[in-house]
Amino acid sequence: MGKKIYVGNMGPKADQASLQALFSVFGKVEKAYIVTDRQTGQSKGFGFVEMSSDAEAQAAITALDGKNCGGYTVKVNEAKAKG
DNA sequence: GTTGAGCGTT
Repeated sequence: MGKKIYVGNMGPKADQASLQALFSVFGKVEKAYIVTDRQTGQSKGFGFVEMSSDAEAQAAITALDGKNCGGYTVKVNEAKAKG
């Protein structure tokens, strides 16, 4: 089963496709979701990714957490909510 | 804006 990942500080440039592309390097991305303000539609700069396996997810977390991506130091961690 | 959203509920 997949594992969910929190991805923060991505900046306004990030979208669902780029998020998925980024994590696809480490495995199959089941879902990628950018959180936006529901009322304004503006990106909150963070989102979630679900990998098809926990091993892939963990590899992605380890590789990407704290990494400068597109000018932003992204924060990547296992998601805690909405499991 | 370090954790999504539905639905208005346990």
